[in-house]
Amino acid sequence: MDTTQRTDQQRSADRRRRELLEAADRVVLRDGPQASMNAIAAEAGITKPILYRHFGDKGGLYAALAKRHTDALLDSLRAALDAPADRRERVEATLDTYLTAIEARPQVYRFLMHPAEGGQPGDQGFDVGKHSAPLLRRMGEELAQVIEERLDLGPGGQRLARVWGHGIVGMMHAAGDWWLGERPCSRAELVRSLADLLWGRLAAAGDRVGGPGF
Amino acid sequence: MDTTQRTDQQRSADRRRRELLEAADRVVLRDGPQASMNAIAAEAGITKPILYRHFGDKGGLYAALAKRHTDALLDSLRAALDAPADRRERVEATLDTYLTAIEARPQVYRFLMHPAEGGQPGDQGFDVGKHSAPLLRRMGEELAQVIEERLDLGPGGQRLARVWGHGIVGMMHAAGDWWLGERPCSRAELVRSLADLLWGRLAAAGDRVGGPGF
DNA sequence: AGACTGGTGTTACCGCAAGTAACATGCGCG
DNA sequence: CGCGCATGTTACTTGCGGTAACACCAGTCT
Repeated sequence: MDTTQRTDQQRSADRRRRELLEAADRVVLRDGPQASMNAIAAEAGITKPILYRHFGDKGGLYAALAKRHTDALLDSLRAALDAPADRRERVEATLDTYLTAIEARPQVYRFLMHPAEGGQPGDQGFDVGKHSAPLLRRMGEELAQVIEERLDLGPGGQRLARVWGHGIVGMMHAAGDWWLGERPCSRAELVRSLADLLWGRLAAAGDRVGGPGF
Repeated sequence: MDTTQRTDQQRSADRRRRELLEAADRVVLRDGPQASMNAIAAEAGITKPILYRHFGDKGGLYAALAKRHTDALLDSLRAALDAPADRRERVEATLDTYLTAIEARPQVYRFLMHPAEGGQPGDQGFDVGKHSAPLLRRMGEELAQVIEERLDLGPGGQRLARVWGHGIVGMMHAAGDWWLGERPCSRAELVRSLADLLWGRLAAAGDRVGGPGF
């Protein structure tokens, strides 16, 4: 009966939601992760309660916002990971894609990685550990799946793939974070160094003169 | 002249400071990173302004608190890294030390890794990127130094060592964070899997049947 | 002794941000 | 027309970081 009506309303609601998210995006891009709800509402040309009606609370808005960027980044990474090239080249392309992304929009990156969620609603502490860095977790799981699908790791390969997925993502993240702050070398060199690490150069390196090696 | 006096005062101030830090420690251990200054002051049996006199602001308190734990953890890691054993054993021991530490006190770990600092003093945004996760940075630099000291990496070895230091620390961190949340395997297995990754098993693994490998 | 200094402690307040009523308004529909 | 119903508002509460302003209690200097 009211199917069309409901659809219309829902459509308009979705449109509003998207507009609000874009406004929030602009504010986050400008102010970083500590953007206030008031600022976002003002940027959207409305007032706070509307935001709360759409997203529940600040965490909801942040989650919706993060999902957009996370999905976009994951798409890029998937593309690099699936390109027709040999393993090493694909690993390097994926690393480069990630680093290029965080380099292009550090504010967004900061928002995704360090949401700085306080959580002072009365007595309820935040769900520690679950909500911390969803992007890292998703990337880790995704990479784990690719590894497990494509590589023959023998018995226990599934668990191994998950460990590696999260480990590699963490390596990429930490190195990228540090690199973004200090810029100690070019992006290409960073990519090559990390790939070398993954390719076992740590184990292959010789000891230095004068003592047992690391 | 007033050397002894100043010393006395300083000593008592230091004692107070330590007491306050211990109280803060207890609160953080109980409430996680979002512990409030009021709660910490109450736990210490005093009121807020004293905390501010001692530590300046919340960031100061957090920094002092983080330094304690960071130093302690780094000492453990250094010990594991310097043990008399071959390279692989030492890497595994270091990984295991880290994982044991975060397993023993996850609240402290959360506090160190995700301080959740907002920074709303007026117009000034937070120093993004510099203050984010000092522990990770310090661990990365430290490991880089060890690598550079002990391994012969040829030309450009210093930059390579720094990249690897931060990358390995990030790998350890992300894998540990994920493992702490999901407990997908034993600690020993995680350690072995990560060491395998560093030892180049990713590059050495064979492709799976039916397509080009990862 | 009495004024001075300096650290310890307090209460009471400001500013700000999250989140929430409670009230207003425009629109389709019987 | 009145009835829902979503959209929007103002005005408020709560809680936190941070800061005066004032009170107390030691030693010190003259």
